[in-house]
Amino acid sequence: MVSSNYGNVQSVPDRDSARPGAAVSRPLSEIKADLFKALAHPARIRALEVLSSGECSVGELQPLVGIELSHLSQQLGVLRRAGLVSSRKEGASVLYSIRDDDVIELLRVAKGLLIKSLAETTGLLSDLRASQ
Amino acid sequence: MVSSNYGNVQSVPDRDSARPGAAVSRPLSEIKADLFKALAHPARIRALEVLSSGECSVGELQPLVGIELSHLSQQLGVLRRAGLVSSRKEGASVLYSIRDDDVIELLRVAKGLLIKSLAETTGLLSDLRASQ
DNA sequence: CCATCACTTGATGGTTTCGTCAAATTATGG
DNA sequence: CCATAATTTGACGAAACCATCAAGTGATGG
Repeated sequence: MVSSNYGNVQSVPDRDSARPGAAVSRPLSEIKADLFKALAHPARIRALEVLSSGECSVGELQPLVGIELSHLSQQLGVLRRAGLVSSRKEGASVLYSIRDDDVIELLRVAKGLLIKSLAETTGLLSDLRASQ
Repeated sequence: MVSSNYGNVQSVPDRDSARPGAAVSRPLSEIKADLFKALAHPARIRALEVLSSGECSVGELQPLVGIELSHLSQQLGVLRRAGLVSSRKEGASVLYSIRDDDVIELLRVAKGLLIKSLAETTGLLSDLRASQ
């Protein structure tokens, strides 16, 4: 890529420009895209869904999310850098939690959209109601 | 990767498994992730934002989204395959439109989350208060 | 027909993300 | 201290994604 300067504003050379709240002058569309990018992985979605019912350590998360531990840690890092979760230490373990309930709301809206969409294209409303 | 079978359900060998409504037995977390993946690009976000104020041809979209035409066409393809937009032909041109208003709602919630997040991390609550 | 406009598709390097493994870090218990 | 448990970090090949260019398709007008 030579120079795809997304948006109108010229950007200051700034590090850490993936965190929301980092760069001030970055096109909003790019910041939004980064948010969605952070959500664009099944394991991260599952982690958030587990966390949406409360704080949880990495070790507790692991069997529920179903990926290897170090991989999980990395994915949690992605979520943390994106500002979606925060972590605190308690003894030897690290507890993760959702940072803002709007994240849960976002997942809820997404699910609604998906369910509507699935219902339209295939005819399996019943399946959806049955599964969750 | 040898066999990361995301989720619990074993999947039937099915083509077209990226479209919502395509595969029946695919873990919901993966389907959600695909939705977010489709949103995870600034140009696609901008395209959706333009389209949220009404149907639009590729040619009209191009200057507003600000990427090369063939690239735009490809990105619109991504949105279409994800079920977020639909397209119809009118004469020589192709008109795209948002498929479901929930998509707009999703963007709205995302924006709210981001604004809150930006306000927290950088200290510009004052800015926000100042601007109205 | 043929040229042209409006897109789409295909091919192709460059970059980013994924998933695995090994090694490093930071408490806790004996 | 030393062992062990709980996470994180680093390195690396494989896969996916991005952005550009060239070529292809399909309707419209002359």
